[in-house]
Amino acid sequence: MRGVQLKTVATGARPAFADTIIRGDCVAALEQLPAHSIDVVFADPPYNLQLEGGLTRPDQSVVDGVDDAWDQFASFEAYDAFTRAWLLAVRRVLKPDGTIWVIGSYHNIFRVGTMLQDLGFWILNDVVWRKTNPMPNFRGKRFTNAHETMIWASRGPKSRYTFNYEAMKAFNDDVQMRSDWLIPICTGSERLKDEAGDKLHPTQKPEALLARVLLASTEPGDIVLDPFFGSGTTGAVAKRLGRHYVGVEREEAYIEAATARIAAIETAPAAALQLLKGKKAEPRVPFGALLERGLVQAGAILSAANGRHQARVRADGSVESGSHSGSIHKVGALVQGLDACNGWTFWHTHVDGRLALIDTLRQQVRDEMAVAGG
Amino acid sequence: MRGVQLKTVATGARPAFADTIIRGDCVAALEQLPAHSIDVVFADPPYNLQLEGGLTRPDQSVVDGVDDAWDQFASFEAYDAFTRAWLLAVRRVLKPDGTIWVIGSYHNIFRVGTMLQDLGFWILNDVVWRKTNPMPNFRGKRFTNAHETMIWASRGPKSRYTFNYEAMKAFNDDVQMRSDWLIPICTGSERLKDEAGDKLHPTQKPEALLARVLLASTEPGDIVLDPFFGSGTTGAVAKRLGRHYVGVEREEAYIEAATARIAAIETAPAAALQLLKGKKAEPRVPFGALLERGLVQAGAILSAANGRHQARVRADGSVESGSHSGSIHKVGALVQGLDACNGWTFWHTHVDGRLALIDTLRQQVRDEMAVAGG
DNA sequence: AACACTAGTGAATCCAACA
DNA sequence: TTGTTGGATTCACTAGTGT
Repeated sequence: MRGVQLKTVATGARPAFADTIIRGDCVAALEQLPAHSIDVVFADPPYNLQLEGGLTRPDQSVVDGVDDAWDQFASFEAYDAFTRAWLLAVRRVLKPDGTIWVIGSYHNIFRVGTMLQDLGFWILNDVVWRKTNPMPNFRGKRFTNAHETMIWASRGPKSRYTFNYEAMKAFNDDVQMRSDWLIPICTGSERLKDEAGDKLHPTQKPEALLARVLLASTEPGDIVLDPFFGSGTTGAVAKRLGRHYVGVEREEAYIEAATARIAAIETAPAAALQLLKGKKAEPRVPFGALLERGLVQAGAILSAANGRHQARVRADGSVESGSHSGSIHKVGALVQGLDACNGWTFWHTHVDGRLALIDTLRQQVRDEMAVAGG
Repeated sequence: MRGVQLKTVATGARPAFADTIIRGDCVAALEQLPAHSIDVVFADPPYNLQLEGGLTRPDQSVVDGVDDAWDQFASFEAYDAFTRAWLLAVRRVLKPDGTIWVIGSYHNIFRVGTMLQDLGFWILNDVVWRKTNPMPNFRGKRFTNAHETMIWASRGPKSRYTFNYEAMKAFNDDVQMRSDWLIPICTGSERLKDEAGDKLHPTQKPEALLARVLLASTEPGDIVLDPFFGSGTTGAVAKRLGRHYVGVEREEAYIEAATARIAAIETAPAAALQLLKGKKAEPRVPFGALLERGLVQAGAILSAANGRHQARVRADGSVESGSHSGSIHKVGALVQGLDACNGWTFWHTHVDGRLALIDTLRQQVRDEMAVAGG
């Protein structure tokens, strides 16, 4: 099901709203999109910072806090109502197997997380963005606020969501990617500036953060929605990685800047966008195929690595061991007294007097199939 | 079995309930305490894990999940009611300038944080406990759940709470203590065992975690309340650091074990507290971090020193060379026909027309990361 | 004594394709 | 929709045993 949609998108038949920025209020704008049309949502909503009075550094210079009108809410109730409204709007356009990311700080993320759960989303992970270079706590009254939190959730408990496990593992030097990511904040040339040379947007996110998000949870050709598009980091990274984006943004100045920013981005070559896939993505080879190709003979004896278990291959591709019979997996489980067993990585054949794992024979078949397939 | 007797700490009069464990339900037990009598609360409430079915490791061994009755709630509403009740009970006994710590995971921490805000608490920080040795994700479906979250809050926005800024800074090699703490889980001899040699309590917290909490937010002689006392880590660390504790616990077995545990603790001389400093290991830098920082581009060609092998970098941090693909290490091994290869000291990039070992790029990143503590 | 090897385990919301 | 089955999937650390 998913693969069909993916191919459609990849061949150019993508919806008209792909790679556009919709100007307007988040909820109203999302009503223009068809239901179940979005693969992944990345949302960076207002944090509802409650700053009272100005903050100064030890040298009395003024800290440029986030005090924009869009970040002001009268109460927690007002913020909850706002959160509920945009999450419901997003939920409508999200595909059943889609996922959503929301980033926030302790000011708002707990309310967002609660609302996500209340609306039926199923939290998959909370991911901590650890900043290499956070703003210090100038007054020495708290711990340096050195991280932000992202919640990653599927639309519901049974969703079959996309997670590029092998790619993340390779990215992380062959150990599983953890839920804490160390990434610098957005500074220097990456940070968009206005005419006066000041930062254009108060909370521009680093492209590295979005890149990891999209590499983990999308495939090339997927459509990513950002309902608080701002300076367009989501769109820029989506384009660079060969994904499509849809942005919603209220302020014209941000839309203009984001449009110019994204126009300057080049999509990486297709070869570089190939995602590392695990064994699950490889074609299934039944054990019987090994018999058909003569790699295993009917009547041959399979052995466990420790020599404790043996089984005889039957002509139909099943095996038997004592009173047990069935697939290589079933018999492997039975002789060990386990609930399950991967027969491919349990049984060995005798080749030239030595034991060889039958999984290596399967790989031979797969290699032959790859050649035949082109 | 109402409590334990401890030596009087030389800070003057202390209430009768100091250094005792109250048996019973959290809310009912707290009614026995006078209002505004507690300096700091540390709470490790049930996480409301919603586990369905069993989970096995790749070797088919069974994962011992938390399925205790105290962690079962009928719904989010039931969990919220529970949370509200114990937070209100705790709020009554907390001093006006006191603070509260609550630890949790993504299953419950968002609901706890929302309730804290709704009841008038003022969040000071959310602190991430990064585990050095978390349980892996056995099925490869999510990111390794490698952290838990603590919320630190004062009783209200105007509280004049205790934060030992200088002590934390000294603890952290003279840079401000950040909101992400790297601490191992509780294992080995620190982990309490039952008669059968199995873990006594399913969720015993490490003493190092509590030590940092108490050193940051209490003064010697303060009274620390733990409404879910369990195996008594809070009491043990409080005693060792010269603080007083009050515990509430329902299960007699835990009370007995905690009592014995605390009795064996000796309060440390102040000078010894410096020993809590931990050494920082050299941070591990995955290959993907070089892409994130733009030191290597997707599509770039890596070469072996002898020029015999080349590989193309993909956006997800994997590389491909002919029919081989995977991490820099795996592909390095495959192209050489070896079992293993250190990709860092094998592959080179082209920088200004010359070959540069990618290991030197790693060192650049490491230098940037040093401040963030790995 | 030092090292090698095996076995065990930790707050976990952990499968997918097919009949 | 439900049940069956093929077969994919782990990191850091401790403790114990054997050489």
